[in-house]
Amino acid sequence: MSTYSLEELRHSASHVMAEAVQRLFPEAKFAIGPAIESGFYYDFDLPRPLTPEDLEEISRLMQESIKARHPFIREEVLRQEALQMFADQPYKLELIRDLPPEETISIYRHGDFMDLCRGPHVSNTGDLRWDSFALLNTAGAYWRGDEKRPMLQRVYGTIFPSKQELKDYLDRLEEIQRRDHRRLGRELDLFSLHEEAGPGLVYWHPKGARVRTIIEDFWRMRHYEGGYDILYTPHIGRSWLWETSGHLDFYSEGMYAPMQIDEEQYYIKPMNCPFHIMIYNTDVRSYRELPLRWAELGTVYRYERSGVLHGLLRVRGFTQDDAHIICTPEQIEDEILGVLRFSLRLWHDLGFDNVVAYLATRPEKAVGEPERWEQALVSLRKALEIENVPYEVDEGGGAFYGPKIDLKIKDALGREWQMTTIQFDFNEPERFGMVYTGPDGQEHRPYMVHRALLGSLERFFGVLIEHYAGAFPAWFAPVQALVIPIADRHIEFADQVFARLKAAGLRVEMDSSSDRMNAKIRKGQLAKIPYMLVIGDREAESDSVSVRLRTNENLGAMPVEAFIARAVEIITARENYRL
RNA sequence: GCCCACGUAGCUCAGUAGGUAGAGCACAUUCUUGGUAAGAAUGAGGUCAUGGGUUCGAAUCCCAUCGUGGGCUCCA
Repeated sequence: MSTYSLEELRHSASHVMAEAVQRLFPEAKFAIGPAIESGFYYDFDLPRPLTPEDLEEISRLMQESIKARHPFIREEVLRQEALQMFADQPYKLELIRDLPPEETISIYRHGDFMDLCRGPHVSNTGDLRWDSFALLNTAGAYWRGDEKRPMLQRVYGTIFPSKQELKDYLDRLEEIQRRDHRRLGRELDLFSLHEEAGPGLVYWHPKGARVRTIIEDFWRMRHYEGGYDILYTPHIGRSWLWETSGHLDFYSEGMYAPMQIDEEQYYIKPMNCPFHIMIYNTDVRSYRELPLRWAELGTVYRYERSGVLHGLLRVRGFTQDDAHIICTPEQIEDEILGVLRFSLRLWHDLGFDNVVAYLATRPEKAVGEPERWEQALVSLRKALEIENVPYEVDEGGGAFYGPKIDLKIKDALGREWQMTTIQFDFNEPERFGMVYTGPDGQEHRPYMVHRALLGSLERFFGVLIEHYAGAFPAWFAPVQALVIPIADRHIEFADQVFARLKAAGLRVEMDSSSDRMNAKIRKGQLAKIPYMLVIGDREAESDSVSVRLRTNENLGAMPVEAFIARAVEIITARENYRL
């Protein structure tokens, strides 16, 4: 079999799918049908919504087309001809009209189907394998992604060179479902959301909250070590604050309606920065006290459109691990490098070592002097290069108020999640009149950098759950050890063991129910508790526990003290993979 | 917000000619005291998302609302 790129395979499959749809709905209007990272799709304008049965029928027709081995035939046509050929296809006409005048217009035919297409394609439909594609789902999609334009029906599918590769892909989709944080959040009793109490608002259950407090404590410790101070600020602020910051002008659609207190309008905060600036401005500042690094686990509320809410990953109330670094121009390179290192180390400790960066530069419309932008950009770029972080440049992708680096981390399944952002702000220091006195005795405008490393604790927790599939490293597992007495007569010794583990600082639970040992182990396994400690006659006699790991590994009996020593060592080292 | 689908016990789900709801798991009680992933019996538990409508009668049909899920410029 000849070798085609996935792109060719997928794009060809999308044509074959369109052909099938045309046979099913002769009146269908066709929009676009590109190959994408995970497969392909095609957008159609159809007389009625597609059903799952339609997908089956489309699949069947596609198989027919593949078996018929229709050759793909390329033709180049003049613009006028193209306009005539697609006279009854309004979307195609729009595409043709938007093509630059010098562009060669090509069409591809196979069987009875013809499509405007740049190509390339496989040589005939038989180059696709009938058993290696799958239509996955349908969805609504706006023509050209514009919500003011018609909603089309999109069919997603995928195809691979071989059946096995398709199977691997579908297995991976299943694995993603198994790891879904919403599912694990329920199964492991970590968190919940309540429609009746407000969508997009997270309730942390005892076990989820336990993980959170451990990570927060760790975060605070690291921040103090890293030269940060930690702040607490209010949740609401008078409209003056948001007018001054500019949020009411630029961000009001993300903010909740004001509440009136006395005669004044107050807004719940969508960001922490104005509050930190208020603290900065409580005093005259000298260059001698800079840099200031002020961090806060600040809970903010932002309006997100109902259609985009998704478990912990997209919510309306969340806690940012926010910080603002206020420094002099001379300090920014060191500070940026420091933040980047700090962030990479934090990610490493949490078990994420795969990081890529996106550097966003000055957009057309921007505030702040160009020299400042330049200096900021240089510091960002330099830091990435010193730390050897692979990065892509998003030219003009910065916010109007400053350039930034976003870090995306890859999880255990290789998915990228945008978490960290390190962002200059040339807007708010200006608006709030932030100044410091330099060595020259003059007032200067400091640089201010916003940064959130984990991003939001809610979203981070969602990613964390999926990354570890709920099997958290022992150092932040909500329950580290489960004591399992075999029979009631072992409970007394088990109680002792429980108390000793607890005294050693371990988070331990005991299952003294009347379940059989096997059932207790099963429960421990399902709860993904790192250590299960079985206690029967032999252990009670020898002051030992029989250690079973959640990896199904059975370490056998060891003295209680030996287990404690082992566990404490692994936990205090914050090892992410060894149990 | 928009399109489509969905919303039945804590969870996963069954319940199509519309005739006053069912399973498994979980939970409770009792029996069982068992060596590395489910011992057994009994029991409790639902105004079938909410509000309207059609009907003698609605979980089942229609409408609205709320919520959930898959998506919504990887450009011929």
